[in-house]
Order: sequence, then structure tokens, then C-alpha cells
Amino acid sequence: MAEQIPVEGRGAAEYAYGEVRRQIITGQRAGGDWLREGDLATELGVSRTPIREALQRLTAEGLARHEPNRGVRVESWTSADLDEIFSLRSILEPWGSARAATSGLAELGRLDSLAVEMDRCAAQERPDIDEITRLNNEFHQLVLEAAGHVRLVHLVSAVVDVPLVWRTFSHYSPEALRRSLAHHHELVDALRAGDPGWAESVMHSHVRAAWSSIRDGQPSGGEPGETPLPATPSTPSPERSAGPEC
Amino acid sequence: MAEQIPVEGRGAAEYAYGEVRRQIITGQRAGGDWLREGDLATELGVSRTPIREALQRLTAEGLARHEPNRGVRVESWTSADLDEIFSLRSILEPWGSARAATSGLAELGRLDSLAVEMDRCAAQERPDIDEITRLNNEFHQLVLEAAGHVRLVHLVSAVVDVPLVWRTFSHYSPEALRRSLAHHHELVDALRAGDPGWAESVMHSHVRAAWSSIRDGQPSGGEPGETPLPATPSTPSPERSAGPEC
DNA sequence: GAACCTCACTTCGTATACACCTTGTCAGGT
DNA sequence: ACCTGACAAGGTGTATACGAAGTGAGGTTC
Repeated sequence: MAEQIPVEGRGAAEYAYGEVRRQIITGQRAGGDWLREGDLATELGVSRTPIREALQRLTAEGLARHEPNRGVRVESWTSADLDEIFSLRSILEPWGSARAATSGLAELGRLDSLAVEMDRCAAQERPDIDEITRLNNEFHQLVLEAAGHVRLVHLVSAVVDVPLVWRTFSHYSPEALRRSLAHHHELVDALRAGDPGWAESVMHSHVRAAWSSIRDGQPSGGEPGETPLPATPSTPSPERSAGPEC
Repeated sequence: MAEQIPVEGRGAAEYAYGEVRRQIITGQRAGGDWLREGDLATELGVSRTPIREALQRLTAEGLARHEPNRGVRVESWTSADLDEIFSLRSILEPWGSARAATSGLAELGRLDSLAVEMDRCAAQERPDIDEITRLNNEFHQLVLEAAGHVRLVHLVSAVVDVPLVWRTFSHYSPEALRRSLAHHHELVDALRAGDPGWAESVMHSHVRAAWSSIRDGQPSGGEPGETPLPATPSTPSPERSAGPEC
């Protein structure tokens, strides 16, 4: 269903990877669903070989799970997984921000305009959540890249995929959103000042606040371990969104 | 050259992955070398399909690099990469140790016997470096598993492969080795005491000391960025060693 | 009636064939 | 002598065919 072009410009494997990943993130493929090689090959109009490559990449990223001689299924996440991810981010991102403050690599102008742009989106009558998500993701990635630490960027982005499935942004209250956007501006100031401690603190607050918003937004905020997963499908955005929280 | 069995018990892809990985870590495949699918298929006695899967896994782990329509080549590391890895470990492993101190998941008996075993190996006339490496790796992995954080274990082990190429252990002075082994015992004590701050400090010292030993052991310890990489082949151990420092 | 066995089906794992891309080389022209 | 274009070779990217393993349904036996 809904195949558009048999093969994109180039790279059937790349195409298959992006498409299946999008389907997982938008909730079209729910946790536990089987990802049959033959079915996907038919639906996407390619052969099984690039499908296998795509599934291997998704498995390596933790979005899917490989069961030997059985097949690949979409990974199921619990709120405990979300806790794991945010606890990791609350270590790695502040540390990266501190490094970015003294590396001299921060593109302050670009970061500032991203923060302003997010303000503009949020101030609209009907805020464009997908656009804010995209901008936010670019902001966070740019900060980490400024840390001058390639592996850090890869590690964090590998772990940031999962929250996307939870549609984190929809859990934000207007108040929490305002505070989150203010954090961005404060972080740019801290980076401009070259103050690693300040930058680290701001990012730490930023991530912890996001974590809190998501926990509170969940139905069962009490028991922090076994919530199955809601997997809100929401509107499947054609834009490949890839941003965590705001 | 040196193919033993065409296909192991089961899994040609698994076999190919392990074999190529071993060749990279032991230095048989130097940084920059091409990993031709056809050649590897012939050498290992399997077809190109499982070879491709193995190369994709190695690429995902960062041991190899994929160049579109060109092929896969062994990744080249500089001392800057080593700095990246140890700086990451000096964040993640202490943090994991602190969590392990209060999680109640630490297998203290097993950890203690591993530390004792390493002492025994080191006290021998001719210390078995490979065995110490193996024990040390098991020790570190067990500590991280005790943190109750699955992704942490995966992230660290994904990043720990690279130092193996550098044969880190050979850079240790007898004094540094003694201190490192003492750290293990102290860490077990800290975990037993359930003191997260103590555990974190010990592990931090442990990793930083290892880092220092390796830097000092390198020929050019001055410029911290562009050392090509020595890639000491040393004795190719049949044991699949997988331990970082001591 | 329940447990076990058999058989067919589904799906993965592997091998192989072919097409396209990239690159190095050589002839021809400037 | 140098640059430019076409041609050939090597290699990856993709498609397809075949074999193996696991699963579930249905029948048989105790």
C-alpha cells in the first residue's frame, strides 16, 4: 500500500531503510509486528536483498529485534526503556555541551537562529509540532557536533530514535514548552560566554525537564517499569522527523 | 589463507563476522586495507551474501568504513580517536559504577574472584596478557551490567573494540599494572559498601590511569591529534580477546 | 478426550547471476 | 607535452533461485 516509486534516485537499500524506519517511528508498524522480508520487498517494490540490509541496520539501531530463523520484529519499548534513554542523555548531552563551550566550534549564529525559529513556530496559532521537532533536533545535533567528538554524536543519535516513537512533543504543556524554548536561548548564551559549567547545567535542566514532561504526560506515571507502550500513530508526517524533545 | 572450516556449526554470516573482526583486531588487516567481498568470500569459503552481512555489522560498529559503490575498508584510527574513546569511557563507566553500587544487582562474589584471578595471572613469571585481557573485559562488563542499564552496556562495548587494535596492555608498566589491579579490588569494596560516590571515583581513576598509560606508552605523546597509528600486529591470539585496559 | 506424531507451508539463510557504477588506461586532439 | 574523451576491467548493488529450519494443522493412537 502507498508505494510511490519503485526505486528512488539511487540506493534501494537506503530507500527501504528510510521507509521502514519512518513506518516504525510514525507508528504504522507497532511494537511486536513482524517485518517479513518478502512482504516488505513486495510493498516497496525491491528485492529481498536490500530489505535484508535495511533490517540489519534497523536491528543494529535497536528499532527492531532479530529472532534467529524466525525473522525480524519491531522492538517493543516500555517506560523503563524511556528512562534508560533519558538517563543516558542527561549524562551525555550536558557533558557534550560543556565541551562545546570551550571548543570554539559552536556555530553560534546558526544556533541562535534555530532558537528564534522555534520561538516563531511555537508562537503561531496552531504550532507546527513536526517543524519544531525538526528544528529542535538540528539544534541538539549542532550542539553535540560542536563538542568536537564524533562518537558522541553517533551514540546520542542512535539512542534518540526511540523517544520519537512516543511522539514526545504531544506531551508538552504550553508552560513546559515555553521553558524548553527558553533553555535553548540560555544555552546559546552559555556557549557564547565560553562557560562550560553553565552550558552543562542548562543542558542538564533541559533534558531533565523534558524527561519529567514525558513521564507526567504518560497515563501511568507511578510504576516506572512495565508500561507496555501507547505508540500514538498520530499524523504520519512525510517529513522524516528526527527530533527528541523541545 | 589459513581457512580452516568452510562453515562453522551454524551461521556462515556469524562465522565471517567473527573471522574478519579477529583479523582486524589482531592487525592482520591494517587500517585502510580494502575488504573485498569477492576475496573474503573465496578465503572464508562462503558466498558474498554472508560476507556483506558481516561487513555491514563491522561498519555499524565502527571497525570498518563503507564507501558507496567503492567498497569497505578497515577504519584508520588516530590517537585523537583513542582520546575520544577514553574520554567517553571516563564518563560512562564511572556513572555506571555508581549505579551498580546501589542497584543491588552486582555479583560481588564473581567480581571478587575475577579480581583475584587477574592478580594470579599477573603474579606469574610470564604474565598471560591475553588471559588478563579476557578477565578484565569480563570484569568491566559485569560491572556495567550491574548498573541495570542495557543500553549502557551496548554503548560501551561498541566503543571498546578500537583500543584492542592498539594492544593496550603491552603499554603497561609493572607499576601501572599493579595499581590497575588494586583498583579492581577497591571497586568491589565500594560496590559491596553500596557507596555510589566511592565506586564512581574509583572507576574514574581507573579509566584515567589506563588512558595515561596508553598515552605515555605511545611514541609521540606530544601532539594529541594526528598520530597515524602503529597497529602492532603482535602475536595473533586464537582466543577472541575483547578487553580494554587493566 | 488428550497427547503425540506427521506433513505441508511459510520464512529465513545462502548461493549465484546480472546490471550499473567507478576508475584506470590509452588513443586522439589541441 | 598536456588535456580530453572513450573503452575496458574490476567491484559493488540488486535480483532471483535453491535449500534448510521452524511452525502449525490435522490425523492417529493410547
